[in-house]
Amino acid sequence: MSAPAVGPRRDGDRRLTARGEERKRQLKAFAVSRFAEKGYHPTSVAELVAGVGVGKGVFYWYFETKEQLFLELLHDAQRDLRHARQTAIGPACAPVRRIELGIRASMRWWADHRDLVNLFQFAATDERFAPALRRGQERAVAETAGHLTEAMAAGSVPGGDADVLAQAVLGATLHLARERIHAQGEDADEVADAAVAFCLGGLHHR
Amino acid sequence: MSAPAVGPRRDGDRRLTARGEERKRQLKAFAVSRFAEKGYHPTSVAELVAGVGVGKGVFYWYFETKEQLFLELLHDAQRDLRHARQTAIGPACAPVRRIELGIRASMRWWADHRDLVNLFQFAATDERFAPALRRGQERAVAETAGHLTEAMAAGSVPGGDADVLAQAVLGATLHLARERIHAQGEDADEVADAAVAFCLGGLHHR
Amino acid sequence: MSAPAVGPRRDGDRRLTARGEERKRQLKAFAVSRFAEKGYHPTSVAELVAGVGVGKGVFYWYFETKEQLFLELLHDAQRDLRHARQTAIGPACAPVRRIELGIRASMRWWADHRDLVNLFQFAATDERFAPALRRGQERAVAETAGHLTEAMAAGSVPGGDADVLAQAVLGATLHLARERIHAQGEDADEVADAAVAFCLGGLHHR
Amino acid sequence: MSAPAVGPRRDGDRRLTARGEERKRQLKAFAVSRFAEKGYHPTSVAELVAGVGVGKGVFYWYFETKEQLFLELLHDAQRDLRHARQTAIGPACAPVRRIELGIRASMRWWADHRDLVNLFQFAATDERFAPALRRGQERAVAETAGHLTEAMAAGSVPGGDADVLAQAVLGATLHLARERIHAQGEDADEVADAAVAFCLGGLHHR
DNA sequence: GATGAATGAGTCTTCATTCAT
DNA sequence: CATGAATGAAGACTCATTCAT
Repeated sequence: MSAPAVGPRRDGDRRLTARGEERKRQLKAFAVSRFAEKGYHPTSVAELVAGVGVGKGVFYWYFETKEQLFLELLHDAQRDLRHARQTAIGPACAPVRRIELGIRASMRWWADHRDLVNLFQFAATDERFAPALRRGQERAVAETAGHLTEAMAAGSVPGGDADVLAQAVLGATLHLARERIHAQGEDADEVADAAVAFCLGGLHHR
Repeated sequence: MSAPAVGPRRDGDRRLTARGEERKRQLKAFAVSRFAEKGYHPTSVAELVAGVGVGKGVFYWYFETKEQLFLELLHDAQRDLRHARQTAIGPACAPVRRIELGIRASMRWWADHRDLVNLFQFAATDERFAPALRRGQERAVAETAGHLTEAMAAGSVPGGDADVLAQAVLGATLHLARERIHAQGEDADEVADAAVAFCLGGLHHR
Repeated sequence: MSAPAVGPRRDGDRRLTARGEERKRQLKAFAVSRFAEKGYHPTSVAELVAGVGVGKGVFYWYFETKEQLFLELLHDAQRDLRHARQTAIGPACAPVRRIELGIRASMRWWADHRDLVNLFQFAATDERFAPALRRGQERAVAETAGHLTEAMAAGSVPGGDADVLAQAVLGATLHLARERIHAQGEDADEVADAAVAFCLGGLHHR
Repeated sequence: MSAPAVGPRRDGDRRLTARGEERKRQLKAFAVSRFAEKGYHPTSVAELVAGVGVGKGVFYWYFETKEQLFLELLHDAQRDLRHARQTAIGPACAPVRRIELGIRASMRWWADHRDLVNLFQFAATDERFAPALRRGQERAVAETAGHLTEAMAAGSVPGGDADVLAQAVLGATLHLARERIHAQGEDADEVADAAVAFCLGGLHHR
């Protein structure tokens, strides 16, 4: 009754040869840049394969659909951002310091991955991608909220709804990254300083 | 010198009959809900006219293209938001108070116009609409920055880059509206309280 | 959640103008001949619209999909055949005579609608169309079986499973139509005579 | 004069190793079931090799094209059916008895090879396969017609067009196999009894 | 022998837009 | 003003077939 899947993407991730792995990476990288520049819908699969210089079939060898490719891009990006943040925060230290490090790491990542930030923004507007995006964001918020809760318990910041505050921090920081770094071309570290000052101020004095 | 105009599109706003105005309003309202729900690209003109129960010709009588319709929606929304904010702030008073009133008014408007917020978000990701969106946002930021500058001059908040701070405020507030009001269904006024507390904290103590 | 249908095929059958009705008829007629000649799958929608000299969109104005077109063709043909048979049998008379008239009418229809017979044959081999075909065939068999049951009750033919016998009659007759009339080009009436003789013999003497 | 052959396709039947034979048998068996279930066109080569768990190259090692595979399937089936019929009829005996044995043997084979019957039916609708199918069917009809001619000469059945009658027998029997055995799941022997009774009745009394 | 990767023409379908009536 | 019909370029996706490794 159900057509047996065919092609390399049978189970979770078909084993690909080195050449295959490379092709897939090429396609993804090009797709990210195109999606960011022209948008998801206006970018056709034909354009993607042409940009990489391969036949149309190649795309469907590596990805089930254009939609799946986008989801994969989304997941990869979220994993990478999470990793960057966690690496930056490193071993335990004061919770407020961890929040600061998180803000700075995120800002740096966003500065370095302007295209992916654009992808996130689009994903938020499409009912097919919004859930995946939200899940990733919830994780990020939960992490920050965790640090905040610790800080509140330790008395270093006044009590409050940790989740709401974490989201305020995320919103302020991401918006600054987009508007000041991407759009205005300002220096990432300076913007990060301002973001940290603003957010920590907001957290400490309410 | 001028031959009698033909067709309604062409100049800014052809004079429309009352019935015409109503039709146009219907189309716009329906388009907003569809664009918000399914996205701009996945929503077809055919769907819009079917939803309003008119023929395709009607659409092209009132709008030059689907793109123009979206731009018109965008402008209307920005004008309306601006108006809501200005009305709420009203006559002169302390600059920090004006900022607070602006935050509350924006939050209320965003809470009441979930669909339009979605439109804004999409507009940011499409190269054809991003410029228009940006212009509107710059105006909003400039207003807040103006109040901030006044506040700094008056010494009620420490000095700093008013533009960056205004954008941090906008980012935090808008993000909270989306995540706490739209997504979580929280009470707009409570979220507004939290946003105001966070932002004023961020502005005062750095 | 469900995209609102668009275009003319909303409910059962959109009201079409005379011109529209004519276009649809053209497309169907051409499709029947192509499907019969080349088969359903090897015939592309592009070929159909080119054959009628219209743009590709026209096809989808009148039919939801290629599959729906085929089903419509199937239903039309079955209705037409049923009508031809019922007209030929006319008012009540001896049940065996009615069976004979049914055989002759079917044979005549099949002789005149070679393409449609081909469609039926293909429909039987595709899981999407077989059910529809079967339903129509069951009706035809049930009619003949009804006459047969009457004949058995009246003692004009020996008893037996009326359904099986009706199907034997259908099978023999249809096969003869295909092989002798369509393939060999024999005269329809002569083949009908042979079919009637064979079938009535088979029904009377067991 | 002849250079050493390269590749296995080319002449009728390259000699295959035991493993090769087995592989080919597997592919054919799987193809039969798929073609029968989903149809020839909707079944892709990719699906076939995936189902057998081999790479695509294997398919083209054993078969020139998908079309050739189908033809091979068709020929095999026709040969097998012919063989079954001839074996069942066995040594000379009364011609009418031979016809009966032929009907029973065919019915049994059809009952046991539902998938292949489906293949036959599809083959009839495709211009590329119909000729091959027809040739096989003509042989079967000719055999039955031969017995019939003998019977007519011996006076055991009234004279008539032996070919037409043989085809009526084939049509009735095959149709019963499909409708009563395959579709309704009736017992093959019972259906065979009914078919024999009907057909012999039809042959004897006209 | 066998495989995974590649090809690219071809398939069905959609959709913004136009226009005769 | 309004409609239904038409257009045709463009889109996502498929698939028989080939071939380097």
